[in-house]
Amino acid sequence: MENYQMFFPCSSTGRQSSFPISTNMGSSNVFQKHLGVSSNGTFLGLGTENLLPKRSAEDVKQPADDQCCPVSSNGCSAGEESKGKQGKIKKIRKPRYAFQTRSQVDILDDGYRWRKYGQKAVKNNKFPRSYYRCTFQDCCVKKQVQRLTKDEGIVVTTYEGVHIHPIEKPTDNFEHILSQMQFYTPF
DNA sequence: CGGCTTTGACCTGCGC
DNA sequence: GCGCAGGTCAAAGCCG
Repeated sequence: MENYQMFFPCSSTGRQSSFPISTNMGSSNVFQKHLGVSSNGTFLGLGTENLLPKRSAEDVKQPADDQCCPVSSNGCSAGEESKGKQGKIKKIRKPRYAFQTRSQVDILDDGYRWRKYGQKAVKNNKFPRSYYRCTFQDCCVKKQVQRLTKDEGIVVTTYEGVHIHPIEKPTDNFEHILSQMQFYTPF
């Protein structure tokens, strides 16, 4: 896996970050909804991951407009419904957005409430990957948290889906970090 | 007691 | 077809 593209190559010294938000994120709104920056972490990077390419185009035909997030009325994509057990509904995965943050803690406080539902050991990584789901009713946004083997100080947070509700506990630090970030579109 | 974490089992997709 | 790895489920246990 790990086929998402990290637009921010990890740079612990980097003051400036590239940020292709205007095109690849679908909209800046998505960014605002998904940015996972902790109150005690340093934002290092962002990437997007479309898990679709590995499947045939016929399998998961999606209009370009839909690439942002095939969200149904309750915020969940159709693909989530099958749970992979019935096998009738083809799974359409939402695009993922990966963030790198330099942080001592794995759990990044991004203002939303998350419930851990799994943890897996990852190949070639001595740190396990943790799986979280948003606990808000009908909001099925997921995120994965993984620490890099190469640089133990870096935590990669991968978001999947769009929150259908406001942040539950906005943090001043979050706003502060946002205000200090610099963006530009490299394309 | 309710919500959360832990953890082993299970399912699915993919590469060989 | 088989094995591996990723992703999810769900029971059990923990904690406030």
